[in-house]
Amino acid sequence: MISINYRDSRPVYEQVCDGFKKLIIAGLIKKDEKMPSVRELASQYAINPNTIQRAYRDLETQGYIYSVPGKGSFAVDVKEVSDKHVAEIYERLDAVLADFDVAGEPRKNVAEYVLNQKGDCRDKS
Amino acid sequence: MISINYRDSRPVYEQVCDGFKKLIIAGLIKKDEKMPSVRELASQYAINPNTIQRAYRDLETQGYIYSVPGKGSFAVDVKEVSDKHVAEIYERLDAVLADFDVAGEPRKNVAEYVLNQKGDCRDKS
Amino acid sequence: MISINYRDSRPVYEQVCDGFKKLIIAGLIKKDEKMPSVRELASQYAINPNTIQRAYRDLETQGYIYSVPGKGSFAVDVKEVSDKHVAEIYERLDAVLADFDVAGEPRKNVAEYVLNQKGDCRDKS
Amino acid sequence: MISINYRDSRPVYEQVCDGFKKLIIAGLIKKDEKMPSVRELASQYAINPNTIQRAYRDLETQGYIYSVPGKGSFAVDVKEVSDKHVAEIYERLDAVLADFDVAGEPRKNVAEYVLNQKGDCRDKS
DNA sequence: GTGGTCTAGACCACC
DNA sequence: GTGGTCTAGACCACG
Repeated sequence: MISINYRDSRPVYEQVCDGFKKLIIAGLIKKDEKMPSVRELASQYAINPNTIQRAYRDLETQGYIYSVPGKGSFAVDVKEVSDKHVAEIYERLDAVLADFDVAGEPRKNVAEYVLNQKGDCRDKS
Repeated sequence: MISINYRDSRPVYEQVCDGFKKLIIAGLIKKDEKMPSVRELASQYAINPNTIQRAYRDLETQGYIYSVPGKGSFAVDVKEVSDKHVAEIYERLDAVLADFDVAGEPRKNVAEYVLNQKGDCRDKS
Repeated sequence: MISINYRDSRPVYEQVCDGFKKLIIAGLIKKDEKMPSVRELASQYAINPNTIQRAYRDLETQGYIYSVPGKGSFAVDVKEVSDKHVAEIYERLDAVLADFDVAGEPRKNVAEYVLNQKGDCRDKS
Repeated sequence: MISINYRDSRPVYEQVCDGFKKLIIAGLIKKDEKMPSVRELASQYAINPNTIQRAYRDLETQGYIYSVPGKGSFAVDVKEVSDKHVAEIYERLDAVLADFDVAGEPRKNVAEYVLNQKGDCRDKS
């Protein structure tokens, strides 16, 4: 369901974390649906359970899931985090736009690109 | 001329490197203009000379400067790197757009934001 | 009668235990009144009977209820536990006050807050 | 400088975290002052470096310190976090007050206690 | 079986 | 030397 790339410079726990963020925001994991258990995920992806747990802990800290010791981890309602999530992406957009400005790329070109570029919906990693 | 933020999670050498990239792309450092010497820069910003050296090495590898042994480092013609640089920013934009798609944010909103947002606040840290 | 929050980090048995403590201290469960049976409570709140049992055991250990084998559990006289219970809360208050001191918050402000804050919002979860 | 109690039910990393929070809030660790290194603290208290790092990571997440890889961890300006910290203590006070209300303890008594109780300024743990 | 904590020891990038 | 990541394996409380 999520993809891990060991050659990526980003730490594994962060890739796991972001992967589930997207699944939750996209509604592919529904409210109160049980997440895979730490051990299950660890064996499935051949990742150490501690690394998975780190990802889950971060997801909980950031409000995407809640964990019940002894029962499992569960997704929160997408509505609770959607706004914050989109705001985070806009912040990343800000950084990109600042660099376009420095490079002298006209906003008009960028806006056009935004409207016409089609996402493949598939990571090429 | 460039700004270093020690609290930033990005390594110092990367901040130095990116800082000069922008100066060169923006045309603030002209073609064949001499870059500050490693020692000069190191003492000015109180940064380890090794760190500056690493930044210069990366700048050379990526084609933004060229070194003449015994004379110093010099900026290349902005035209030589501009296209590649802008292309890199578009790649980062692609990643951001992909996340907007997942989050269900309409491209129309994003494009409007691109046209209206004003990025005057360079580095508010 | 009591509220269980699965998202709470506190274990369920502790929430059950505390819930009944408050009911007994508040006088809502009277002296020698029969407590709900373990099975009854378990099915009503969809909680594992073992968990209820654990809560009842703790309540008995701490002197809030007494069990009569074959008949059930019963609340003790509120007077028997009230003082000890209030003393426990004062101990928790001590810890909070110590932290206020460290933070430099004047006792005067805290005392005012105590008098004016209204705690009508029981469990806003 | 801080005290760790292994018999405490609270995890070690949390005790370390809270200990430094208080030192920073109390002004005993000044702005931009270097924190003990992870390894240093670990050997001093005979705690695994990973556990210390967990505490430092939490301190950074909560905004009490900032870490510079390769250089060390440093305290932020106490002014930046003081308000948030006091607000957290007031929240804990709320919980205590709610329990006092349930127990029927008059707010007047509690307020008097707040004004007259003297903290020993010394943990008895 | 579940999440959570902790230890031990390794490796990496950065300075 | 520093912080940071990851693995391996153990133990605990909870359900």
